Parts: sequence; C-alpha cells; structure tokens
Amino acid sequence: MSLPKYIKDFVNLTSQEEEILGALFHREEFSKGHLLIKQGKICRHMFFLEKGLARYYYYSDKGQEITAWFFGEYYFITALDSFYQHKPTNYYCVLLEDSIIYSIEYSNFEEIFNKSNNMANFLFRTMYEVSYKLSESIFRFQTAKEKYKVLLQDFPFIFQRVQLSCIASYLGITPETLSRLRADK
Amino acid sequence: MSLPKYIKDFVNLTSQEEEILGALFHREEFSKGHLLIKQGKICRHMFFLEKGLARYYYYSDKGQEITAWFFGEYYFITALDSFYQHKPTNYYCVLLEDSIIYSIEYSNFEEIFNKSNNMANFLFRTMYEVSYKLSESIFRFQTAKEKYKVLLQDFPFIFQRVQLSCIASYLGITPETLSRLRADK
DNA sequence: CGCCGAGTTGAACTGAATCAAGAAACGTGG
DNA sequence: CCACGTTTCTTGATTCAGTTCAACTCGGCG
Repeated sequence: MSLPKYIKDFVNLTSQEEEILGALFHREEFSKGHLLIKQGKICRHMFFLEKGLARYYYYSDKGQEITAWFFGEYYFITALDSFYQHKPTNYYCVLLEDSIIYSIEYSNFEEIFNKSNNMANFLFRTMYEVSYKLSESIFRFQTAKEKYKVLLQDFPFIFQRVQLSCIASYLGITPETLSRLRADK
Repeated sequence: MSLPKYIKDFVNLTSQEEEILGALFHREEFSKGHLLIKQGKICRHMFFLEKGLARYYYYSDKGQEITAWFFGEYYFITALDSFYQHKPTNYYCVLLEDSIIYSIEYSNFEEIFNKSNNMANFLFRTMYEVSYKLSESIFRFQTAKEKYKVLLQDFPFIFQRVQLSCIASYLGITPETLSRLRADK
C-alpha cells in the first residue's frame, strides 16, 4: 500500500494535500543491507516503509550491538533527535529485506506541518503512537522466557523474517539462551 | 514557569494563540497522592506539570508494580492510546508531591491542532521527544550497577525526591539489590 | 513508648551469561 | 550439482549476578 493510500485510510485528503504528499515524498527501492541511518551522521530524512523490513540498532558502551526495534510495513522511521536538532545520531538503521521506501527531507516535512493541519494531526498521532509502543516494549522484570513469549505472541512475523541473533539482541538475552528457549517449547 | 511561558521559550506565540492556550488549558493544584490516570478508566486529558513530580506505573501479569517513568517539571503527561482511542488504559499516574498541573480535554487539544500550526508543531516535537527519550531508557543488557549509575548520572534529582522502592521498580531490580548498590559505592 | 513502613544486611538458590565445541544451513566457485 | 568455507544455530559445563526469604535497624508518628 502506498503512502497516500495508507494515510487516506485514516484521514480524508483534499486533492491539494495529495499533491503535496506526492511532491515532497520521494519513493525509492533499496536492497537488503542498505543503511537508512548511520551512526555519526545527521539523519536528514523521515522514512516510510511501504514494503520491507528494517532493524534499528546501536552499539552499547561495551561495543555490544543492541537492537532497539524492528520496523515493518507502514512504519515511519527516523532518528528523531538527529532529524530535529541536526546533530549526529548514535543509531543505525539497516534494511533486512529489499524494501520500498518513501523519504522526505526535514524542510519539506516542516512544510507539510505548516501547510496542512489535517496531515500534521495524522502524522502526530501516528508517529507518537509508534514511539509510544516502542517505549512500552520495555521488558523490565520479565524473565527471558516471558519476553520470548510476548514477542512471539505480539510479533510472530519477526521470527519468520529476522535472524535469531538480532531477535536475541532485541530481547536483551544471548543467542544461546534464545536457542534454548526455542528448543524447550 | 507557566505553560504559556514555557512554550514561548521555544516558539513565538501570537496574542491570539496565547489566548487559546489560556482558554483551553485549565490550571489546578493537586496534592501528593492524587491519581491523574487510573487503570480501567479512559484518560480524557493531557496534563502539563508546572511544578511537582509524578510516577507513571502499571501492574505486570504477576501483579508486580512496575514504574515506567517519572515525570518532573515541564513534562506533558497522558496515557496516549487511551487519550486518542477513548479506550481504558492499563496505567496509573500518581503525584509524588503536591503539584501544579495544566490539563486539557481531548476535544480542546484537537482544537489547538486545528487552530495553530505553530503550536501543533511545538507539541509534536516536544511530546515526541519525550516519548522518544522514554523509549531510549531501555536498559537491555545492562547490569544492575550500570543501570543504577546511568540513572544517577542522568537524573540525579530522582534519588532526592523518590522513594527507593519506586526507583528499584523503575530500574527493574529488587529494592534489596538497589540497597546493596548504594552501600557499595 | 511502641508501632509501622522504609531501608539494610545475610544466606541460600537460580536464571542466564560465558566459554567452548559441535551441527546445520547457506552461498559461492569449480 | 557437489565440495568447501563461512556463518548461524544448538548443546553442554561452569560461573556469577541478582532474586528470594527472613531477620534486623532506623526514623517518624500516633
């Protein structure tokens, strides 16, 4: 589903608004392995995933790769502090599959906000809700098994499409432990 | 610092916009222990903390009280999914100190979005950034000591103002472990 | 003065990490 | 299409951080 189509499922767009969307978002295909966001660089774009899968991750102080989240279809992706404050980000975002991506530059994104309350409101809700969900996925006080079960229940598609070491780094457990959990059941 | 004053530090407000703010936000004082958000109820307001401290928490499946975050001065607080989708929330939010709170009803909040791009943009940024930070405070792969140190460094005021059992439930460790960490250093 | 909740301390137990080695899956070139 | 090397996943043994449970200390307050 394309971006304008996706948005129209939630709010009515005037033809003028649709035109703005088409003009300011740039649709492109990227192949697996492409980096949307790079540590040390300023993230100047907001992305929307029409098709594909992305992994958002960073390196801990100890040099450990930690997966913050997986982004699937119809997610908006950006390194927000970098995007807004024009400063380098600490995150990476890599495509795990060949993907179709809409991207918009910072200044054009601002323009949408200024030109259409309608779309501003939609974007606000959508992106905030995503980041809210992200923040809820805090697995404090959960055992490895519990975290595993929650992920399996809420996002089963991740197990089909992502390699186990990434899932482990998302759950905050070692690949070995994840392997044992899978065997158990 | 009052809400209009706080906002004016970031964006210029027309006198008309200031009037809207004053008319739609309701300023009130509440005492320690007051519940802003209640599990099972629909959260119909967005709050802004002019002064005070709040704890946002929920109960796990195992009935364990888990602190998701502490909100200090100049934070916007709401149970977002509940606020937007008008469905009951799973969260509680309790005041840990006597507080001064601005609150706004859902429909009035929408009105701000529709009436002022300027404020919409500000609210978008502010609230998104807050929730973004929240989501970053995921302590995966960190030992108890590391988590403790991070909190101590980034939010020292919490240790002055919040009782230890709450801090432990935020860090995802038992009060006993927190006590031992404090003794260690 | 004695109660009560908050915080500390101690000892035993356990879930998950670590380290190490083996099996399976995958891809590339002959 | 098979052979080989590389990567991913599994399995096992050991170790340790943090939980649990229980007892004790401390300070505030009726």
